[in-house]
Amino acid sequence: MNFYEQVYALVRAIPRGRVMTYGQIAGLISTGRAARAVGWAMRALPESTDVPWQRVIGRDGRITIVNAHAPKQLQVDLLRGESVVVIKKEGNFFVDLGQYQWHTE
DNA sequence: GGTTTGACCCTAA
DNA sequence: ATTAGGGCCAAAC
Repeated sequence: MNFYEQVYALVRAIPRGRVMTYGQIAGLISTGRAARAVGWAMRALPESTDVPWQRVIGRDGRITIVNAHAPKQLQVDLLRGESVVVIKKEGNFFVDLGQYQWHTE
C-alpha cells in the first residue's frame, strides 16, 4: 500500500463532524514531517471521490486550498453540512481545532 | 537517479 | 505578535 492510499484510508476514517491537520496525518503514517506530502496526495484526488478531503485542514485550523474545481467556499459548505462551525477571517476560513480536531486511539 | 514541486510546519528575525 | 525563510517527505519529470 503506497503513501496515498494510507492517507486516503486514514482520511476516510475521520468521523463526520471532525477534522485533522496535515501534520497530524503525516505523523501517523510516516515519520513526522511529511505534511507536504499529504497535501500532495490531496491535490491528486479526482473531483468525485469518497474521501472526505474537506476534513483535512492546516495546523492552525485554516483552510489552505488552492484547487480550481474545489474552491474554499465548497469546503466550507461541506463542513457546515456536518455541523462544523467555520469562522471567516480576512477572506480565509478557520475551524476551532480545540473543539473539532480528532485524534486516533 | 538527480531535480523540481507542493491542499505544510517550524524557527528565527 | 506578525512575517520570511528554510526544511521536511513523497511523487512526477
